[in-house]
Amino acid sequence: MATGASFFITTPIFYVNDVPHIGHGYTEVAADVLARWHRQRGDDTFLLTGTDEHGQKILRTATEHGVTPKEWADRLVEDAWHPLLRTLDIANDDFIRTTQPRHEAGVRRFVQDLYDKGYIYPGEFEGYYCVGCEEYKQESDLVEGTGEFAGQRVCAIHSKPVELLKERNYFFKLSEFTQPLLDLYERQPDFIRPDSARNEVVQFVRQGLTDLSISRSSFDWGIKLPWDPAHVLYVWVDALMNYATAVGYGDAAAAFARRWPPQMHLVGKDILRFHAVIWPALLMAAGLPLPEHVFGHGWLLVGGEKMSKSKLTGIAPTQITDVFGSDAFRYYFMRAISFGHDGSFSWEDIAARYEAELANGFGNLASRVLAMIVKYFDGTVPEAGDVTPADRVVLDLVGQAPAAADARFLDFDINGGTAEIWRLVDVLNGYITEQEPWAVAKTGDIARLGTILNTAWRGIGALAVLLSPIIPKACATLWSVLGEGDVRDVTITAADRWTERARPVVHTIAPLFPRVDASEVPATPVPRHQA
RNA sequence: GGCUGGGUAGCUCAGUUGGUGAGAGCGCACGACUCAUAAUCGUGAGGUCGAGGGUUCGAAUCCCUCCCCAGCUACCA
Repeated sequence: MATGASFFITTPIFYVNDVPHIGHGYTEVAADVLARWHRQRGDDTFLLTGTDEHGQKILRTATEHGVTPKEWADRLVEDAWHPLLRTLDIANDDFIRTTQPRHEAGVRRFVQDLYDKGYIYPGEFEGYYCVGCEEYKQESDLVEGTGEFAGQRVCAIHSKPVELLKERNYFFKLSEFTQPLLDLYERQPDFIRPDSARNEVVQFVRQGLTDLSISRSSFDWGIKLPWDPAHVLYVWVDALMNYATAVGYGDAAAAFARRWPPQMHLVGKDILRFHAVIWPALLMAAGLPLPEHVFGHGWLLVGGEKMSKSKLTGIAPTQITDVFGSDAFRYYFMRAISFGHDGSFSWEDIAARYEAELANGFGNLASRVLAMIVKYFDGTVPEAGDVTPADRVVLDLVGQAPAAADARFLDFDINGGTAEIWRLVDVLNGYITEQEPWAVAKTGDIARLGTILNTAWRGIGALAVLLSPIIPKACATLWSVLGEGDVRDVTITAADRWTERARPVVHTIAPLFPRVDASEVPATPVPRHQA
């Protein structure tokens, strides 16, 4: 495999200080499903994720814990972020850390290049600095002071006056890219997806961009500027560069040429601006090809509001996988949320879909088909005889589903593609109930019975292939009784021809999605202020 | 305040460029069946498509005004 077109997809790198929640998990799963789909259709696929480890906040928390920032990051990567990927069955091809030499070297080369080309210049950064917070504040972070500070602008957190400080910084000429970016959005309307995200960005850029301060000299936990080691690079520029350094920017020309540019940067809409404005501007300045798409997905809503730790609605991925398993996590968020829109999460909803769709729908379908082949044919898959119109409907759907789903996934329509495949689950359950193979068995019409079960068997095999990117564990289990080898090696766009790898004899298996006791399902948290 | 998106059956949501009596899943009621994880299949009840105007032969779908909800309003990520 891997002889087809390049499909390089990225997720944001995790800020190591964060605590993993289902929002991180959602992004990773979506990227992983798309990557697995492309990989299984033969594309030269590369899924990248990693961690963002520089910056003042990490330096500060590391110091508070009495360790070096690198030790702090090492600990979090091992304890939090690698486990997140394992928990959700993410098959990433690489995991880059911004503290790795390959990254730091590439970043230095990149900024030196921009400096040499005249896109970076020294300037004065002026801002309101809060001594308590030890950082600069935006106008919007300030409030009117009260009491002894009445009439002054004070920090919203410390309620003390801020100081107007000037710092000598290096700036990137972002302002020069206002028009080139608008041209880009115009020329390539699907550069930013979905349209709602694009509208946000276009409106923002139309107001005009100001140059971006890209260095700091007040702390040193970051990548030093090659021409002025007193400054470290602004963490966002540092972080964005991971997409390039991970695939060999400035170091491995052949590898870089193979992967670059990315087909898709998948990000949450909170960081869309960095990816759809600053990042393409940096790439334009460097003369590098731009990514094909930046996709801003929606929020996970709990109780009607963006999930939030401070409102006590934050949920850890393991809370869900401990109860329902990783496949259910993956399926639920891919199926229930219109990709690109915000989506509501509730325990009641995931429990209902788990039972109705995974357990009663797909899992039970596999059970009943295998059970009947075992019961009526001792497990030997029967040949199909004369095909009736009812059989034809099923067989046609099996034949059409791969292309129909493929079209959706190529358009990043994950929930649409999943729904397309799921039609087969529903049709097969209906087909079996209507054909009543158990009644046919009593009549002694073995030929007809064989045709029915052969048809159903073709269907569940196709499902094992098609659903593999979404629910890999269950599909691997099902495939182990149906076919030879690894299901991921069956070309997904030819899933209807899976029978070329079929095993002649099947056996029954434990339920793919065993029922979950309602008492194990937690109550959905309510946003704090609503409680 | 400005910007973006949303307000459609009890719940979660679809509804292409306006056109047969407004849809799906879940939930609920009734019925069929027994291969299967007490699973499956069928039928049915249920909606002033946020409010009010307007354009049109005809609008959930276009225009205007308003109400409500969420998010964003850049150098912490």
